[in-house]
Amino acid sequence: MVTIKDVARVAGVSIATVSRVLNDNHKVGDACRARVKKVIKELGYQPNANAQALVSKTPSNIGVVTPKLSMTFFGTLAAGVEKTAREQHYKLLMANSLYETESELAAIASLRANNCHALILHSEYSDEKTLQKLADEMPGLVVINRYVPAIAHRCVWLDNQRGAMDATRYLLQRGHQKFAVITSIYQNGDPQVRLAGTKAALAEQGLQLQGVEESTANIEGGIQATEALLARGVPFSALLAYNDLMAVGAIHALFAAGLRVPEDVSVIGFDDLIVARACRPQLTTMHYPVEEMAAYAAQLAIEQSQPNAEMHAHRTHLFLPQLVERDSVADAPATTQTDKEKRQ
Amino acid sequence: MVTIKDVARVAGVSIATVSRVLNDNHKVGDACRARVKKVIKELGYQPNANAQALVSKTPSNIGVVTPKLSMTFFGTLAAGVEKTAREQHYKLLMANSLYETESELAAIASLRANNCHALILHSEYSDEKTLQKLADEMPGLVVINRYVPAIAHRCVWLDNQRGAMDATRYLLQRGHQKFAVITSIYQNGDPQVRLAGTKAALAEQGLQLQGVEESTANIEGGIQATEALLARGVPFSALLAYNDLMAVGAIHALFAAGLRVPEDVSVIGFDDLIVARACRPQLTTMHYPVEEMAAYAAQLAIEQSQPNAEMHAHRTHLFLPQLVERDSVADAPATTQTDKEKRQ
DNA sequence: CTGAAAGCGCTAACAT
DNA sequence: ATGTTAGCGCTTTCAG
Repeated sequence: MVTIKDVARVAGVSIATVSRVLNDNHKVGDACRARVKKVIKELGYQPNANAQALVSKTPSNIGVVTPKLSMTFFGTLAAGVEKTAREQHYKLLMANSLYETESELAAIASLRANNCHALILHSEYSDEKTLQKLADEMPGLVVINRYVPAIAHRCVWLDNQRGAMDATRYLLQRGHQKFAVITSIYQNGDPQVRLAGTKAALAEQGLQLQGVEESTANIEGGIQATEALLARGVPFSALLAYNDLMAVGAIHALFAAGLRVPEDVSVIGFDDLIVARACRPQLTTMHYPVEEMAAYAAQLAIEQSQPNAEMHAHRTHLFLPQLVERDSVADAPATTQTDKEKRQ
Repeated sequence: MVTIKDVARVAGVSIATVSRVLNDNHKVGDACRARVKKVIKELGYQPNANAQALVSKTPSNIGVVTPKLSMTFFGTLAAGVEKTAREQHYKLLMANSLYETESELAAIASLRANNCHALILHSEYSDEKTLQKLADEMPGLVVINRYVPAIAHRCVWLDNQRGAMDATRYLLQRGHQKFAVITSIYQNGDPQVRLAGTKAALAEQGLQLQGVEESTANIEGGIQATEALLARGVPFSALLAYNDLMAVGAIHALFAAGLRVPEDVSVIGFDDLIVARACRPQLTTMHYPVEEMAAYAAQLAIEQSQPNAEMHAHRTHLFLPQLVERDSVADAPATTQTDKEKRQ
């Protein structure tokens, strides 16, 4: 390994000078600087980041802790953080938490030990108290995709309630009257909020949900939940899914049952992952700007991790989902009731 | 920040003793160890990884460089590396190369400076010479998803030729005679190899491809390429796509043109990403064991990065894709020709 | 403008 | 079994 000493020796200067051309960039003679730069290049010298971090106390590492990197949503989240990391010349460290509080904490500890003063955390299961404690210890911690009131100014999150309301209102506008929801079996956090949003939007029109089914938040879960809805004979022309994966499952189940999407039932998703464009019909869904949010969160984390960072305790960072119209929603079909009325 | 000195002071021992209980775990008295551990816990002491890495020269960092983390394939790749990183108590550093040779190199340099002696690289555009040079400098570098003969023992790759042949033979077995291919416009690396595999399998039966269209390797590209095939009037009952994304696009385009999948044309993909299960019909495809391969590559990189690592220059690391039968392939429909023959 | 020297937090001989 | 000490590679005063 070629060190600063080697460069200094070859260039015939002291290590301090080398260090100066590496950093300061002023207070070094031109001739000297040129020579040093040349040697650096010749030797292929790379400053040792550990040594730098050790002494200069201002390490430029940013960490991400997400449940599972192989899921598109989290990969995209990581990509967003990576974007600002690259722009700011930060190094990106990663760890999966595997959906467990314990490994989540372990991952955070590990990243902290590695000088990640800035850290983006996607936590689903740690309780608010733990999070708050963590945040107190670590000014550069920001929580993404979750709102924790006690540390509101360090939360970058999405207005799920609003998103669900928008989706529901859109369906309402298209003439739908009979709604069903398939949601995550894990009813805390956004599944709950989204469900509430749908109910609220329905209530505005004096309507109620015809049925709700819970299952795992993936394609299989979407299939199961939809089959359950059908088996129970719940009448619905509009189906709101907790996320795109479940929506895709719903479409599969619906077609399997001889129902057409969107002619017989309209389906709407949430997230706008690639699967939304893969299924047929392509899914109308609420776009979740994850990558953008993650990039923003990284920015915030970096700022907050600076020793002189300002505290804006009185504000939070809320993003809005947006409807993406594709092909899984149509106007409500004439309902059974309407048919009867017509016949009369 | 609480350092080893603080712990030593509070525990009333020397820093060496603290260091010992942290590492060795032998040659420390029980009472003493217990006390130190207690203090460590009380103070919430975390060893500074930079200082450790600086002195002990055996840093446990592993890096990943991929083009774009937000794509499922790369996210899954990263997840595989993360898995062995976690098992081996390595830290995972990441960088996107954004499909550019320059930023790819920059990313690698950055990770190296950060003590990543083990490094997994997914490189599509860097030439073999560059890669070889890099590999020479860095024993812990392993290339994934690409075969570079000069550094064969550091390549973890997939038998794309075989995969394409298997897919083609499967279609042949199902009675198909007229084949078309949609592939990536970027014809080097696996697209080329897969195309060659298909041609080879066809040649075994004295058959030839009816047509090939190139486009971008995503859903839109799949649509475009398929439309082009249709527009040119290429006759085919079996369509092989470079990857799942293109296959999904093909399915969309086919249905849009009034053709049914798999009744009128069978479609087969490659990769087995989540989109394969999202589309309707679900895609029959060649499973690419990325996560497994990435975990293996990480293992290999760690081994090779050890100073005393054995060199197995005479061997490489080849994985096999496997056919996953779902619903996008059916037996060949009676061909026009057969119809005529029947009529005669 | 440049060099000497003091650490950053930790590990690993070398002492005791 | 435990303490002392010399660095790891680098940045940063402090002198000159």
